[in-house]
Amino acid sequence: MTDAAGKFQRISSTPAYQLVAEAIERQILSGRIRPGQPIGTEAALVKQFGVNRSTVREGIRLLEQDGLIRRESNRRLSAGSPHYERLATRMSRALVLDQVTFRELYEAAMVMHTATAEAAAERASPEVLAELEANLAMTQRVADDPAAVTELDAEFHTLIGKASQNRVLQLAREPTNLLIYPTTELILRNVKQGTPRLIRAHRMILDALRKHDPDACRTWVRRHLNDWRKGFELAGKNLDQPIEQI
Amino acid sequence: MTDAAGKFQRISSTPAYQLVAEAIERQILSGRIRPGQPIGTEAALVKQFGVNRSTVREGIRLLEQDGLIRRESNRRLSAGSPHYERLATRMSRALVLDQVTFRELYEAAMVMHTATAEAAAERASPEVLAELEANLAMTQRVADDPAAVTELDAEFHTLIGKASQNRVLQLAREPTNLLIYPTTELILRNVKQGTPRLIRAHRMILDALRKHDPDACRTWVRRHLNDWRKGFELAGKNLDQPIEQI
DNA sequence: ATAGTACTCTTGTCTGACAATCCGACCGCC
DNA sequence: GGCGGTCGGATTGTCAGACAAGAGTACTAT
Repeated sequence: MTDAAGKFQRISSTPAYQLVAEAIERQILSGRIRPGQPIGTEAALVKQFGVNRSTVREGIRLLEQDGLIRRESNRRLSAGSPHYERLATRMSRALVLDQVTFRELYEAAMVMHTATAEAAAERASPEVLAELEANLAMTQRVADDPAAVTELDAEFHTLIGKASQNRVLQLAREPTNLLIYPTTELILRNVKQGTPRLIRAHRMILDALRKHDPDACRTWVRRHLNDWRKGFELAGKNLDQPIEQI
Repeated sequence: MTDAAGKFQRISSTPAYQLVAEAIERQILSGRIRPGQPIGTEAALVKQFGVNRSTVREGIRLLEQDGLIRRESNRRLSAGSPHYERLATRMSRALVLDQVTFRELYEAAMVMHTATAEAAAERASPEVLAELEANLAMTQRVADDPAAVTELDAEFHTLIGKASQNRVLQLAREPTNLLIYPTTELILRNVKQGTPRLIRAHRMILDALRKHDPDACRTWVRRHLNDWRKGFELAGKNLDQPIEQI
């Protein structure tokens, strides 16, 4: 690096298909094209950009994967706002590939879930509370089916995220939700007390939300997650091993 | 929906380029192709999948955007594990499109940054501490250049994430980092005390990390973020307005 | 008014081609 | 032997053009 000639910028010519993608992306992000609004047909884009259709198509594929562009039922292209679920699956995929351990997941979940629950205690709307109540009732009804309980558990926590009315927290939390999900079923199958304790925790959390009591909410979410961790250990797993493929 | 015949699954033939992408994706996610390992040439993929090169290329574009496939300098394709930065930009983009407010961002940042800092206080390695020290020294040196200070501020917080040794928290936090970034410069330009207060906060946080004192760490991160919010209001902005395009 | 039909538009896929560039091999020179 | 220069093959980026399947649309016959 002492070389006086070592100060050139890395040379890189961007391929045309990327330029096409970036151009469309700018239009959408800047709001000139609103979500749901149709993008022109491929032929139209060919004319506008002055490149071949193959090139346009490759550019479109890039955006399609981001969810910035959607195909309507008619297969016509339209702008679409990328929503959390899509991103969450990719985030959790990245975490799995990175061989994140359960301990990291547990620590992060503890932080974000308690914070979300506290926020929810302050702001939960009657509608969300009703949804949570329905979820809990359903959970009690299918208590002897671990798979069903697991799914409802995940929904319960997503509903708390909704109740918090903080979308940043929701998005940050969603991948942990997805990663916790598969282990919950394992635990419920192997740990006898699992389901009743889960239902009791949900009950207490919901009560605390109703009373707008952040402290109680926090306490029970902590217990709920501690149960999850203990159940995980009881099932014979090691906290420091990487989480597996979902 | 009372129609007895309404129980069929939605028919949907997946385009070939998606099938190609999924096939390659499975290979990578299952670990049969390790990150860094080269994918075959386009011609080879054409032979393997029995489709046209255009189709293969469209499939490749899908994965390229995910970071599952990278182009080496030679332009040859190789598997690559998607890393956080790429995801973080997309997450923050989604939040912007969703017109998330500053209040949501602030609340979420407060939760995640304090938690990360606490974890970092417990686990910060000498190497990261040295990096933080270097960052701080550089910040003092360029104190009269808001743009440079802003960039170093973002790096400082990313380094704390690294020090926490919790990759789940890191990923969850990164988008808020990206969104805070552009407003920081605005604040530093408009609020005279901004830079000295920022440097002082970084100094105190770093000291607390060195002493492995989570409480002090938490306190100073809180103050730092409070400064950010106040500066934001002093700059004449409203906390309940949606964050803007980055 | 409704069912059926023909026409057009659009996408998904294919064929074939060419320029630019990168890589490796080869060659001549010191 | 080491070095720089040249050549050919391999690979990607881009293009032109084509066709089938499917969706939408307008028109017609009943």
